[in-house]
Amino acid sequence: MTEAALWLRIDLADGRVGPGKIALLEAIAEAGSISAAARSLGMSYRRAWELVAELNQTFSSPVVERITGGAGGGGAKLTRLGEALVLGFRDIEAAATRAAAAHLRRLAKG
Amino acid sequence: MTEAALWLRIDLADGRVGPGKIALLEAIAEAGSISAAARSLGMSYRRAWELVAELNQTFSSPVVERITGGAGGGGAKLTRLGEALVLGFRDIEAAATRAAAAHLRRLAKG
DNA sequence: CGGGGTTATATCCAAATGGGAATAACGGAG
DNA sequence: CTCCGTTATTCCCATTTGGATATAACCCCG
Repeated sequence: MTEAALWLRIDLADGRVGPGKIALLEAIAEAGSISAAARSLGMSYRRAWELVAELNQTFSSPVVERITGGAGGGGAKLTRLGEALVLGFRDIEAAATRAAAAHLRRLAKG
Repeated sequence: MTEAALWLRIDLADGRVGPGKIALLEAIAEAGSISAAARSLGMSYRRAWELVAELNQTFSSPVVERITGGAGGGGAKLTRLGEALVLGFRDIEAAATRAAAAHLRRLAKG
């Protein structure tokens, strides 16, 4: 109880974005493919692919660009919107956590 | 997309508290029983009862006090800790939302 | 033109989720 | 002592969720 953390997700018009999808986006950015990102997160490719599909349909334009076939078989990377989403989410998370810190401590003591 | 809302839950040592459980607590406070609260939320009694059980085990002391049998068959009401939890959560929610508002708008535009 | 690793997609299935219903226990009120 | 509506608890079962697996399609490269 000493440590209480904030867990937040953002409610868009259609779709929600939370820590899970953001972590997946970050993993994709680092790994360069959906499948490698899924492996690194211990997640099935199927699940990761579904999450990416959801994400891409949540926004007016895709957040992940997929390339099928080619050099290394293909890959995936974040669009500029995708990168902005990750940064924006982390910003919001930080601001919210900072603002709630004092309240959280009070709650944890109660 | 024009409006993005924050959806947050608090991660305690064992258990999470989010909008659902808080709404249930508020409904219990107003209705005076778990079953009436469940009905008012369109939730099964079984589910409501489980959520209350989870909540009571999440904290060092109960947040809901149950009375079985008696006057109107029994009932339930929030303990002082329960009331503090509801108020605290709403405080945190408000503070986090306020702090994130500007960031949210920026994200929604992107 | 075949190899390789990825995206894309369908299928099967086990586990988790949660509703619905049934039942017991409870205890103040009449 | 009976009635009543609630808490408490247990089944059964439909739905959802998501892993595992299998394939196809893709396309650059050697």
